[in-house]
Amino acid sequence: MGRTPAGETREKVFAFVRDRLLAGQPPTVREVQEALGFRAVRTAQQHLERLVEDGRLVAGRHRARGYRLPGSIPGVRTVLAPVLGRVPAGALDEAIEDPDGYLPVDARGAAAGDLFALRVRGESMTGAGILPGDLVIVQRQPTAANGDVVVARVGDEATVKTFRPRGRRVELRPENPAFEPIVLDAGEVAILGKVIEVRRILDARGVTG
Amino acid sequence: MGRTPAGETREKVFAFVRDRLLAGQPPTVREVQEALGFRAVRTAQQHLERLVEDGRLVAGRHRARGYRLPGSIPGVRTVLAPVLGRVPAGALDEAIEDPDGYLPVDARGAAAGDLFALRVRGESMTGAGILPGDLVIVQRQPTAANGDVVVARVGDEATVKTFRPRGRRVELRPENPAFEPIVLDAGEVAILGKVIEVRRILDARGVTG
DNA sequence: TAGAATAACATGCAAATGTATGTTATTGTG
DNA sequence: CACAATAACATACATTTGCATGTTATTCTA
Repeated sequence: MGRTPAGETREKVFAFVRDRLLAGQPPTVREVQEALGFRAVRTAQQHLERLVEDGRLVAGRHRARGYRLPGSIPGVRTVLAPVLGRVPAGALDEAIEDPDGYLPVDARGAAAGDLFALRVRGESMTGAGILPGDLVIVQRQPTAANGDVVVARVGDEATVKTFRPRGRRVELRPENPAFEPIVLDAGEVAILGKVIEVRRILDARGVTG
Repeated sequence: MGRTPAGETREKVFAFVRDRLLAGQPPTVREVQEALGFRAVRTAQQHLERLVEDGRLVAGRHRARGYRLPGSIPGVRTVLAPVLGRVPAGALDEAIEDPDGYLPVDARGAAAGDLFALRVRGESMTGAGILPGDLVIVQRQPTAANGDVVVARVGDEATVKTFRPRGRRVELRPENPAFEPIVLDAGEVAILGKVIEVRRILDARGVTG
């Protein structure tokens, strides 16, 4: 029975499990066994037990594919936010079902279904460092606070602007002097959500999907 | 046996499964049953079968927690990139051991250890939409191509600039007319990596307004 | 170097979980 | 209205999968 140096194999086990968990595909003990080339289930099992002891994994007892990353360690709870190609007139949920891809996002308390992403078109927000082609990650909510960058639907189109309430009316303000603010009755504007993050992918890696 | 209007329940089933999948926690058939309040496993099972028929879900046969969203998800390979508070004179690896936090990144072929993140200081890259406080995600590599945005170490300090080779010398060009390009001998500059993504976190999450 | 800890092996059992069989009531449609 | 489709129920069965028992060899350490 071969034996590798102390701790070396366990790192590989952890890396494998972590990658699978981050990809949303929790592995079984036997999948760990196979991936690492163990001939006994027990070996994989023991490594997993140790990782739990060390606090690097959390086990759900008797639960199929029950290993999790402990929320406390990196403080990161990753969810996949769907990238919407367009925002249709109807309900958002329809667009979410047929996304262009997904982005890993640190949810930080937001429910998985509450997040989506959009690709920015136009230069109306360049003053806020939001360029054409950038991806905005949006938390769905029907209202917003003064100064929030929001995604709003005006008529048939979704637009990214700064939200400024003006009494009974609403100002959607571009952050670019070349563009004019949009002022509408509150009833004419539907707030789809608040932009919580902006991303720009420089490399030719694009959006997974 | 109550019966709900056609298709109504199935939407709820789908929403539940989708949210669980996006959160990285695939549900079992019985978890779907319980969540929707069905008294029979078969009911949840049938809804899932229909969703697969409709192409809205993909099933892994006889696989525990085997339902997936079609297509895109398996392609996403998320890794956690450490956020480095500072870039020390020595090896990067030491700083990576003690990060300020982690960011979920779609690796897209990059090995997990090849990625790290840095918080941008200064306004030298605002012309490229990289603002102070932004996070840059960096792929470690010792060289770069003309025009790449790189993280380079000059003396004791790490800096984000556009990379311009100038024969035997190297120009590190800020994207802001208020700053002067840095031109150095190639030996005086160490390329730490290439910026593949820029992120800006706008808001404390989970709280409306 | 002896003893403890570690890594790995082989195998079996029980709980979790996907899947199938059969039935009843409601809804929608020609 | 008759009939097909749909939604839901009850239950049984087979596979997957977590977990346990017992053993051997290698590495680490006092």
